[in-house]
Amino acid sequence: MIGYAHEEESEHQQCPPDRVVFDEASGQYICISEDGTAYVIEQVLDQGPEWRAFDAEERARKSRTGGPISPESGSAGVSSMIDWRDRDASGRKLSPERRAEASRLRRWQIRAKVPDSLERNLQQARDILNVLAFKMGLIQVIKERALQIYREALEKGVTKGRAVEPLIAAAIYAACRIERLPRTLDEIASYTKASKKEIARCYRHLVKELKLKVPVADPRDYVHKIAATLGLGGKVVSKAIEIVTEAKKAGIVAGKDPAGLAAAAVYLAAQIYGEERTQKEVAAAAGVTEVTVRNRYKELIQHLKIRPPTS
DNA sequence: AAGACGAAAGTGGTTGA
DNA sequence: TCAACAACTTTCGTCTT
Repeated sequence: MIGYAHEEESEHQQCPPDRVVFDEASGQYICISEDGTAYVIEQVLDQGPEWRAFDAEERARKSRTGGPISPESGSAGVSSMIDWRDRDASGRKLSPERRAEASRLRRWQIRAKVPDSLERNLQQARDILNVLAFKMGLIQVIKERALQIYREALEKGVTKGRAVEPLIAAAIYAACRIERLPRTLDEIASYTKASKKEIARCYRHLVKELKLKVPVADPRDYVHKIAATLGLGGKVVSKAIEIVTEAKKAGIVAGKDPAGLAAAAVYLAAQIYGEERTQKEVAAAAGVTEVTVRNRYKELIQHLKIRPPTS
């Protein structure tokens, strides 16, 4: 788990400004350190609608005294150098504050020119990945996989013309699937500004272009997660997995939402062991509706001849 | 009162001409 | 590109505990 920094002053010192990211959804300024660890350095309490303008993109634009940085715009969109003289446009001498800012901007400008566009894109992607991973509580393996996927995509030019955030979200989704850690698209989308549709498009694109071998989602992977969020024990889990396996043999799985089937299996297994949960609870844990749980449940007891104790 | 059930209409994505 | 289609969701009324 990642700690919250309370000594904002010292934390600000340790965190170079170009490693600070504003996360609009949570209203937090997050510092990403070299090793990818994220710290919340400031919580913006009052998030009025006016904060919309203060998203990461806007910040980046303002910070760099240039146009927005796009992968296509060869040289970072810095169109004018900052004058070395400490005077403003009308020739007046600048206040100390303004002078400090000007020199800061000069420094950034020099720094921004050094890495090539690929590296810069990758760095931006890393930032977004770190923020998302931080919010979602992703483990290191997933982060590495996702970044690996993204880097490959970037190097093969597959990312051309697509926004970084949905691509990263898609890479995370793919990484989760590959590592068999169940995360629905909906879930990932809820952490980003990108729509589910957009992420799905990017995901399909990535899989196709990079020829990623993504295993078919297995309902059994979802069982653990659902059971865990409902606080159900190992007995229920293994029973649910047994049920899912049976369902596969019976051939009632094809084309169905694996999360829905897993939910129904957990629901049934919990009933069998007298640790009953409502359909509503199970459905929420699985990210499907009660109706789907009901339908799968009905199919299960119909085809598998497993019955809950009618008590 | 809360949960379970099921019907009916709506939604977004896939498929095949 | 469009229409048909399957799976899932939303909504809502009814039954059960």
